[in-house]
Amino acid sequence: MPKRVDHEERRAQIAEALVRVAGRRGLHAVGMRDVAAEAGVSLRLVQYYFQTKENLLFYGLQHLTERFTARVGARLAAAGPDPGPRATIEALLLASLPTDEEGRTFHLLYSSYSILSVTDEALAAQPFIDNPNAAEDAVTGLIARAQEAGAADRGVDARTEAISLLAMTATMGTSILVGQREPESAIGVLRHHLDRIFTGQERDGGGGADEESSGPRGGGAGAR
Amino acid sequence: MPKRVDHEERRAQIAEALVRVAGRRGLHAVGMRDVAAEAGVSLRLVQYYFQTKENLLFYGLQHLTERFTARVGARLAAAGPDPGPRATIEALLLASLPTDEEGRTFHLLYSSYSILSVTDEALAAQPFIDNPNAAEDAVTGLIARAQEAGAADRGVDARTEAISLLAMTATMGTSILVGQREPESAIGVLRHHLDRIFTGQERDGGGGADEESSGPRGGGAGAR
DNA sequence: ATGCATTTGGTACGGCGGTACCATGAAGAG
DNA sequence: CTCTTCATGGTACCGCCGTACCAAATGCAT
Repeated sequence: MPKRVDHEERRAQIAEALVRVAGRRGLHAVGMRDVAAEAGVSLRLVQYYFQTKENLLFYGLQHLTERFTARVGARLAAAGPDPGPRATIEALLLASLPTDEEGRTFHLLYSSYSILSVTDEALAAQPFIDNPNAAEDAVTGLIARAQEAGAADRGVDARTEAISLLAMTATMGTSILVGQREPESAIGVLRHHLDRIFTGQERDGGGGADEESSGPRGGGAGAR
Repeated sequence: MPKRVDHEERRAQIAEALVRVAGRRGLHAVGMRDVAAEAGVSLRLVQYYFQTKENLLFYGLQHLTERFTARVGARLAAAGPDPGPRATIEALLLASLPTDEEGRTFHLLYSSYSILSVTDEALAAQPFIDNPNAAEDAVTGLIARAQEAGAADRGVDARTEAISLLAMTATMGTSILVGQREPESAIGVLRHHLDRIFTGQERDGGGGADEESSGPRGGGAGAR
């Protein structure tokens, strides 16, 4: 036989190509031939490893999730060892914003898959629907822990705030994507709410990050 | 000539069909033949009134906007004559949630168009991008007015809260669409934030708002 | 009535996209 | 060495979709 190949690795490579081309031209516009060309393989190969386009899309979503998880992990690691609840939440939220090319792709494709799943029950049945729930639970737990430690306002409802933070992040991400809002504006809004939820007492030593209290609408009245 | 027909009316009828079928099968899956069948006309007719599919989609978006505006207006009217800022905002937000079939269609299609506009510059150039900005300005103004009247906490930044409310509404709408969240949950979160922003009192609060109330903050004066 | 512009219908064409089929090269097993 | 099995390539088929073309019915002006 020819050089025995690791199928999983091959699939990942092709899925990567799918993510790239879909991030550029949009998920709706991507075809199997595009993916094959982007991956530098023949159309037949894509068929060989994923029998159908549906399978390819499923795998692409799963791959996307893994990559995003890694992205959040990297941001967390960059926030130092054992970051507090606030830093953890902030890392998660900021990693979800399309502030760089990778984030742009993530947000665009996640949103695309979400919208598709509304009218495509095969996609809706995919277990990626649990992901938002997991994030919500995680943030809720982090806020609750901070409350118990006295680092967060005990007067707020942890789950409500978790839902709110994640929801705001998602929509503002789309706003950034369509060019309606600047990333700094979105970050400002999120930090504002984090400041509201978390009382000042917490680590987050001299990172030297600039802080602005509330500066929505980054550029101001500009263009258009 | 054959019975002189009102082109605008015809276009609206066909656009209505587009909205219906797209609301069912998804915007990505709709074809000109589907629209024609749904409208009960021939494919040629759709071509006649909209030369290209692109035109049809543009018109469909515009039509959608008009219908949504009417929906909000109806909700406002149902809220009684001269509703206060909070009732106005609440009507706008709740009208945006997919709590009924009409709302479901609105939210699904708006989201679809938004995502499409990220990778389709022809759509992005369409003036529907101004709509979110208009809503943001409107809500900001309403909050600021309430603040001046003493009906809203002067300690919050009007624009930041407006952005937050609208952003939360949009994402939670999608969550409802995919079956992840119940409408009551979304409404509860929104009401929670409205309660936070709007004090129970109206103008000339005797006891005044408790907690920090920094200096007077003019209407929507953004820092920065 | 004649004619002409408007409205509508049916259908064909070109292209593209997903899937299926056939073929071939490359190793490991015997 | 041969045979089998995996991996890969090329290509053809079928269907759908947007668009274009041909043609007919219709009603107002002359």
